[in-house]
Amino acid sequence: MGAIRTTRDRWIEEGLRALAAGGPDAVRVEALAKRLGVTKGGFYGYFADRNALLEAMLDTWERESTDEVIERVEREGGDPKTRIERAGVLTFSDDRLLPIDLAVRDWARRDDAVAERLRRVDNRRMALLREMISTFCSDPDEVEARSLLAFCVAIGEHFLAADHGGRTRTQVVARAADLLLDRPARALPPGGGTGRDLPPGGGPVADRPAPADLRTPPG
Amino acid sequence: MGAIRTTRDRWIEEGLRALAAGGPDAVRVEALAKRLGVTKGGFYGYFADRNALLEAMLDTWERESTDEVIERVEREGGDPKTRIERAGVLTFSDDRLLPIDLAVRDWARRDDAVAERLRRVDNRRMALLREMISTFCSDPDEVEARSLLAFCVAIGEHFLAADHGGRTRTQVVARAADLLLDRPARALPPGGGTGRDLPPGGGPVADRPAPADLRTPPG
DNA sequence: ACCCATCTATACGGTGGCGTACACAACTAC
DNA sequence: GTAGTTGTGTACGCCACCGTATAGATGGGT
Repeated sequence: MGAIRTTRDRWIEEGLRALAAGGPDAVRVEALAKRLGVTKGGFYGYFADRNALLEAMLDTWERESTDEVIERVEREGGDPKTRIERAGVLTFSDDRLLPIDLAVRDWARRDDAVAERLRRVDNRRMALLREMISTFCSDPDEVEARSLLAFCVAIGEHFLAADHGGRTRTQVVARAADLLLDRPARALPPGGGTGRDLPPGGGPVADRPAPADLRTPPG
Repeated sequence: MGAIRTTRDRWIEEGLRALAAGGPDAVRVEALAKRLGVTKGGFYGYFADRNALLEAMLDTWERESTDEVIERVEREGGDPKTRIERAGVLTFSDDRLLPIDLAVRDWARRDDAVAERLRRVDNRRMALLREMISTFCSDPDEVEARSLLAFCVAIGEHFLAADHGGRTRTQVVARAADLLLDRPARALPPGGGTGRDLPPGGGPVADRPAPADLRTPPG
C-alpha cells in the first residue's frame, strides 16, 4: 500500500476509483483530470488514448487481485488452512478491490477481452476454494458444486436487494457458509461472527460493509 | 407476449433492449430512434425527458418481473410445487427478462431508487424460494440460508467466469441445486438435466444460454 | 372537401467528451 | 547561462447526445 509513485499510476488509480463508482462509462479523461487537479494535457503523454488507460487499469486490477494477494498470503505464512482463509478475506472483503471487482464483472458481460481477464482471475480464486473445501469433502463433483456456491454467494450477495425477515444479511451469509463448509449451525444472536452486523434497517445493496463470508469460526 | 401495442410501448421495449445490452448509459434517445426507424422528434410527446423513459422502463420491468410471472403461474395451475418451479423458470430462465434483470442489478448499486425497486422484486422472489425450501426444511434460519444460496447462484452464476475442470457450468449448477434441495446427487454424464449443455470450450460469461437451475429432475 | 388532433421530420442551440496542436514552465546537463 | 527534455496548460475541431421549436404529414370525423 505504498504511496502513489508515478503520475501515470495516479491516472490509473483514479480511473479505477471511477470504474468502481460508476462503471467503465464513468472513466472519462477530463473528469479524472479534474479530480487529479490537473488538465488532460498530460494524459496523452502516458496513454495513447482512453482505451489504453482502461487496459492499464485492467492490468493493475488483475495483478493486484491475484499475484499481490497470493504474495501477501505467502509472506505472512501460517498453516495451509489459515492461508486459504486469508486469501478469501483479502479477495472478497477488501474495501478497495471489491467494488472494482463488481464493476469488472458487469463490464465483462459486454466486453470479451474483459471477460477473458476475469476468467483468469476467477480460475485462480476457484482453485483456492477447491483446495479449502477438499479438506473435508472427498467427492470432486461436490467440491466443485460447493465451491461454485461459495463463490456465487460471495459475489451475488452484493447484487441482491432482498430482506431476510428480521435477520441481517451478515447472519444469513454466515449460516450459508456453515452449510457449505459442513459446520454445525451457530446461534444467531451473537451476530454474524465478526460483530460487523448490518443496522436493523437493512438498506439496499449499496454501501454495505463487506461480509465475513467463508471464514471459519473463532473457535 | 402480445404484439407491441402503442408507439410509447415500442420506445420502452427498445429501451429495455438497450439497457440489457449496454446498461443504463446505453439508453440513448437518438440511438433508440434509429433502431425504431424513426427520428427522436416524437419521443418527447410520450416522455418528458430521457429520465421519464428510464422510469417507465423500470415500471414495465417491475410489473413483468412480478405480477405477470405470478399471473401466468396461477393461470396455468398445477400443484404448489409445480407452480413454484414454474415461477423460478419464468424468472431466471427467460431469455428476455434475465439480461434486463442483470443490468438492473448493476444499476441498483449506483442508484437508490433503482435499488428500492429491486428490493421489492427480490423480496417477492425470495418469498417463493422460502416457500419451496420450507417443504423439506423445518429450521427457518436454514430455510433463509438455503434460499439466499439458491438466489445467489441463480444470479451470481452470470457474473462468474471460472471454468470447472471439464465439467460444464450447467452440470455444476445442477449439482449445487441438488445440494440445496437435499436431493440425491445425479450422475453427471446425462448432462445438466435439460440437454442445454455448454460447448466444450466453455466460453466467457457473455452469451451463455440460461441454465435450468432449481428445477427438479425429470423423474 | 374540410378541419382538427396527433404524430413525425427537420433544424437549431447547448453541453460534454475525445484527441491534437502548440506554447510555456520546470528541471537537468553541460 | 544555454540548450534539451519532460510535463503541463490552453485552445481548437470534431462528434454524440439532449431538449426545443416548428413545419409538415397523416388519419378520423362531419
